[in-house]
Amino acid sequence: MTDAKSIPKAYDPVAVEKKWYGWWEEQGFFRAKIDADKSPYSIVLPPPNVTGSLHMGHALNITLQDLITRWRRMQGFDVLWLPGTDHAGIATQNVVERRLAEEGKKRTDLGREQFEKVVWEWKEQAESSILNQARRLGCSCDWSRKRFTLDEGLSRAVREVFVRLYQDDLIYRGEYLVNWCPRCTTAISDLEVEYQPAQGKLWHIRYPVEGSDDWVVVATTRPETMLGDTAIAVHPDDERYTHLVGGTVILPLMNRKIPVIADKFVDRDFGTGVVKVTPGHDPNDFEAGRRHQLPIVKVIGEDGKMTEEAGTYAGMDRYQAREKVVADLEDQELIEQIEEHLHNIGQCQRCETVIEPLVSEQWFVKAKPLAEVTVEAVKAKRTVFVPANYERVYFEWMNNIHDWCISRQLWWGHRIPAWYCGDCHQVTVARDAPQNCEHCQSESLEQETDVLDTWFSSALWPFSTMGWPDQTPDLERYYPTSTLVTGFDIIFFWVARMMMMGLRFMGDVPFRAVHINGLVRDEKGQKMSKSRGNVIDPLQIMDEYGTDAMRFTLAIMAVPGTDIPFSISRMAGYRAFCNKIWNAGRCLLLNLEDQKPVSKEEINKLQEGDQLDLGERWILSRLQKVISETNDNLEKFRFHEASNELYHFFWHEFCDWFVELAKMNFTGEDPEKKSKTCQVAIYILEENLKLLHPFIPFITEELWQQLPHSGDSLMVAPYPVVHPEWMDAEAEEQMEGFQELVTSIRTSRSENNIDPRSKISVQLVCEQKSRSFLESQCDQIKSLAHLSQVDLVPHLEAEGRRVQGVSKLADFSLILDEVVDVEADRRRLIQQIGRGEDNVRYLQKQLENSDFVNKAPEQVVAATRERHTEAVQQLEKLQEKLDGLTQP
RNA sequence: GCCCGGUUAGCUCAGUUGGUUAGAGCGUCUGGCUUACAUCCAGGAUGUCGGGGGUUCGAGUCCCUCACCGGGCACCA
Repeated sequence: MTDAKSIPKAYDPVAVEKKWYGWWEEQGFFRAKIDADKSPYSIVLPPPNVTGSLHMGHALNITLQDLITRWRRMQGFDVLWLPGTDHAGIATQNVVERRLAEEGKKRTDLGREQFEKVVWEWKEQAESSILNQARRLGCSCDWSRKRFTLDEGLSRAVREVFVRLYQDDLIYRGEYLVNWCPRCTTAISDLEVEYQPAQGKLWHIRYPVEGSDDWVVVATTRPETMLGDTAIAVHPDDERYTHLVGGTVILPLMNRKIPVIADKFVDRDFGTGVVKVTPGHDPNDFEAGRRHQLPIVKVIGEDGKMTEEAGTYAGMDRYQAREKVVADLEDQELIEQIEEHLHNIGQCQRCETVIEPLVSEQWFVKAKPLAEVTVEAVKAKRTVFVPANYERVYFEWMNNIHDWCISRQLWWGHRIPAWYCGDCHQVTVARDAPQNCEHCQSESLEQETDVLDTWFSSALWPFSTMGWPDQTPDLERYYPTSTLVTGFDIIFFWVARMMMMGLRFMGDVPFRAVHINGLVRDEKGQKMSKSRGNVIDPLQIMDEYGTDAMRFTLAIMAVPGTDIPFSISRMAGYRAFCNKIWNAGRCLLLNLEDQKPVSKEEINKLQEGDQLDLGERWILSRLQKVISETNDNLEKFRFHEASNELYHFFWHEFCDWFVELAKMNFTGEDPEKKSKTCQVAIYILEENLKLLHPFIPFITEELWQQLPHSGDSLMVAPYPVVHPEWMDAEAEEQMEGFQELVTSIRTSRSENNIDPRSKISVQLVCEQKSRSFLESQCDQIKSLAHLSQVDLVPHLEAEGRRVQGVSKLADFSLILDEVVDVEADRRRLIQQIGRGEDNVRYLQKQLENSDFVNKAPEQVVAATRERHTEAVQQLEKLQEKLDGLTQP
């Protein structure tokens, strides 16, 4: 036990936070232990990439998961929070390549094997760095189960899934038009292409019609691709061009004869209504080409340069070729017009290079059959989205899903388990390296050099991490997971694919709930970015303000479905909250004498023995409401409401009223009262610490350890539950009256500029029915309103040196030594009367409305009546007071 | 073009099934170092809840419509 007197006045988060994490971990509190007596609760951490360090997005995501897991653990669930990292294919390869470039090296200089070794080295250090940063957040995940998407077990799962999907005809290989990044030199999926608006040009080019002097004008934004045109197309119903359909035009520059086809994909209103068809470099044209059996001419290569097929342009960069093509066309007077044209350009998500659609041999997952079942599952509420509106987004995407290009021409990732036969050239797909070709038994096999899209392995995360394809106890126990907490930006990349794979291979959804957290923005709501210079580093602010303050800020701002405008000044406010908690603890510890743990039974005894003061009954009652709402809000992922309520309860109810009242007994003469109040105070404090622990684990544990607990951790204390027998409507109502009276007296003092230091006396008058209650509270009023004396009188004396006021419970009169300016009083009374009149008028109008009286629910009408009566009484009292003032 | 958010106090935002005359934090103003806390205490001020229409006894909350600001998807020859 710490000596209370030695507790510092200001809370020092850095000193405190260092202490607990290691201890919790050593004690094994983070570790999931399968316990049949408990219900399982599981979460898998969205594995951070091994590319960089912790950012605010991680901080939010991890904080929310930690909050949930700590809460569930305290509630008595058998909790598994499984951590790990993602190899992040392209992203990591790019990072390492950039580092090599700094040394003037390329990956090809090293060779595949050596390069992979270098990436593994990088991975080891990047992983430990980011996971240590996660630890600083207080992240209570089970490190003994940490996984990596490229580790042995997960790689086995990947191969298993690949083979099974291949056998089930859900994976195929073929030549298709894919998005190609010429810088990363790999194919990427549709999702990895990001579109940026760009100002371009629309060139109108004349294509001579064969066998006539006429020409037809084609509009294009990419003239260089014309070299690969294998047709031009018009809309079948477009009468302007009907005569051309079936005919031939001459492709300028190449002097190739190409047909004119009719196809509904042509938009008659765009450009000239005639479109050049380049099946090799445009997705629409590729489809049209298939429909019309057009040949494919590939004029741009995988390095972004023109191919041999481009004739004299071969070897030029694609943009250089564009200029040359335009210049050549102009020379031949084949450019009819050049328009400015705003359009969207697809860029590589990872390197922002403009992607090039080109035809290439790749591996694909047939997505539709996999997607359909997941839509059913979400419709059946086997998985719910929070907030629910993301379900629509999910359906929309799933219902329009395209096949997923899963092969990447990279070195970092899971190498595709397919082998090509050198003899029969067929493919053998297998879990482990085969000895012979399954088609011709040849031994001349070579493995596919492509790796899988990084999302292929993360799609398996919820079950591959638990040991699948083996039937492990973890899998049995913790799958499906309870909740997934993740960002909206990876709903398609990750959530959707986990749903597909989970249902396919586990026969059940991977998670029961998906909680979508928002984006952490800067204070003004702008996206954080290096170029804006508004990036907040969580590590730095944790140093400065404390992890708890940062966590609390994130939690209280985490409104489901909205982004978080993270505010440093707000966080400073929550640091102050932590300090407040600290000092409340300090206050109680300084007053404790005989420290013993306080049980519920002891409080019960006091309660039953009628030994509790009003404030004590009240705080116990309020606590029940707070417990119930906190649990309820957490259940619904309403972190902001839960934290807001705890903040208010702790500061503005527990500290401002209960502790202030408790001080009277602490400093009073009665040792029994003191010890009783201590017990209640400690009990309430501890309940608060428990309630707050999932949000702010460090400071709560620190205070808990200073209280008598024989070394038990708060982390494993049971989360508070409601004791309905302590709900006390009478105490709450009485307390409300008490608070209003105290506040009114304080307001009067303040408005009359009465020095807060001077102790004055006050007279009170109230109705007979409240008299005994008020009598019992005189000392408390005296203390909280800073008075020297409180007298209950039959009538207030009307003399000059008075400041008068009213509250529901009692009217009061401050007795002053000097004559005060009654104008302040008058002003306030007039203001109050004004409000009172509005109030009465409003209520009266409602009650006079027969529709309201007849149609509104009875209790609403009754409540309105009651309020009306009260309002009228209050108004009369105020009026009386004002009259009293005018006639001295 | 389709879809989803948002528009509430000077700022940033809460406000679950419609029911007291709308709340918080920060900021601001007044006054206080009252021995837990100046990272504090007490008190004050501030809103036509984006515009318009509708449903209802009753709308910040439901419906329609318009405007503006975000975001997503599709198209973009």
